[in-house]
Amino acid sequence: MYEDLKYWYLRDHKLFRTLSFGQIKQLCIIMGFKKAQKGEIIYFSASDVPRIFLLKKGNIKIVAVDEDGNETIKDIIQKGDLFGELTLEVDSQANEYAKVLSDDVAICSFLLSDFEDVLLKNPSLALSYTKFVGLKMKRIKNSYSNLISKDSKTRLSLFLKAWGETEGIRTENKIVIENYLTQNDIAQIICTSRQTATQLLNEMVANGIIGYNRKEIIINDVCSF
Amino acid sequence: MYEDLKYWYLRDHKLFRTLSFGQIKQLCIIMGFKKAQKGEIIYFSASDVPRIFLLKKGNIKIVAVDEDGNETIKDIIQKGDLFGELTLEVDSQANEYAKVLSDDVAICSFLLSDFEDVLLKNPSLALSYTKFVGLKMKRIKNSYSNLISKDSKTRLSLFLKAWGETEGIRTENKIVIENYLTQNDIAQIICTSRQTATQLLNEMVANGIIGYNRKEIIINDVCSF
DNA sequence: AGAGAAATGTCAGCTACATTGCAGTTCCTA
DNA sequence: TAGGAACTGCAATGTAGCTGACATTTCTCT
Repeated sequence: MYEDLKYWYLRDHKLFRTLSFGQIKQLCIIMGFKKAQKGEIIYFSASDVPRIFLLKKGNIKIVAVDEDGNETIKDIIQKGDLFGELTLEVDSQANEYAKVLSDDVAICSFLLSDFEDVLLKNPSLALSYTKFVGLKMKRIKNSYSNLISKDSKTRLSLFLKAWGETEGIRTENKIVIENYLTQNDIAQIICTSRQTATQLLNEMVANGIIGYNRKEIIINDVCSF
Repeated sequence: MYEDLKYWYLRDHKLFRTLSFGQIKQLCIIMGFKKAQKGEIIYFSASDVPRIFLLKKGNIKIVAVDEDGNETIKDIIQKGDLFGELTLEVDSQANEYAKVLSDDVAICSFLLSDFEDVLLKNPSLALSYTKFVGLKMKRIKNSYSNLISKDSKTRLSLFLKAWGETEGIRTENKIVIENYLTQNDIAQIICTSRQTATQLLNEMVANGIIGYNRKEIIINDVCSF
């Protein structure tokens, strides 16, 4: 792939916008590229060398497998998000992989060690990156406290609202979301059983709050949400 | 207070160990100092200028108040821990304060803006700091997944185990922990009601797994824990 | 087109835990 | 050293949401 294209892939990301042309060049040299199809599984933890990934196109979910073999969704990664060893520290215990949700995805990556070098040479990038990790932490803390204090119905509403804000397309008073998640996925994200999620979704449809099918979710009244 | 003493307060912390004498000097100049007694409340979010704090002595809990006035424990800070605007970003919504748990505490602090300057001049510190924030994030993620998958009994066990490991004094096959938390505090930390926590603790005492009173908690059999 | 695999819908029964309410203890402080 | 506040202990009752079992619909792949 052309250096120029790589350049723009990084340049797009707000994290790297502070960098000069030369600095981005440096990152580009160490950047890898990959495409994958729906359903494909990308192993990244403990697989080979630690990397940081940038999702250029599509959606993936990060799934963790515990000792009993149960799968839990850790994160949903959208276009433009970073994932992988974001903490700059490998943890050997974490048994995680990424599964492609959308039809096809494009992923860039660089080695953790290379990225560290760049950070050392660019203190302002290092600072932005720290804030970026901090932001991630705040998001996690937030969903954590939702989990404690809100019931499953509220959690579903909050999730749909957040999803609509990041990815939904707004028309008039409605938000249309491309639905690449199954009800089981949604259930795992809001930490409830599949059955409960199904029930709550149907309830919301019956109440006219949302429209739902396998392709898209429509939030009807944005204001009341 | 003497510059020398300040120097050692920072020098003790592993985060700052990579810094040269001169660099630590720089941080010392901007460092404030404070003492407080049991029960005292230290406001830090939204109070005045954003700061980062270092707890030198004692224990505090970070408490958040939501819109309904309910208090929830966000974190327990132990000697040597950092707290405050760790993400280097002020969030105005967060309504948090710190309450002193131990008899007395000593707290150092520096302004967020000053700390950013130091980070910009010391890329390797910036890198360590990012890893430090990342570690915090991992801990949060971990308790998050405990909350989902484990029942309250297991959560209590895990909490006591972790507490014993960080602060307990090991003698023979037992671990003695200085108990500065009420049952209500413990309940909030493991996200359950006070009654359930009481019940579980008494159950564990009855089974001989732990010894419990208001002053100390003793974990009897380290191995089986 | 048709079989098999996912995904979705529905229901009864159960369980862990919250809630409420009160009584007994320990601690603080005036 | 008494009296109130905070903490701890116990029991009865209520319920959100999980489990499991099954039917139905929709997708996917020869």
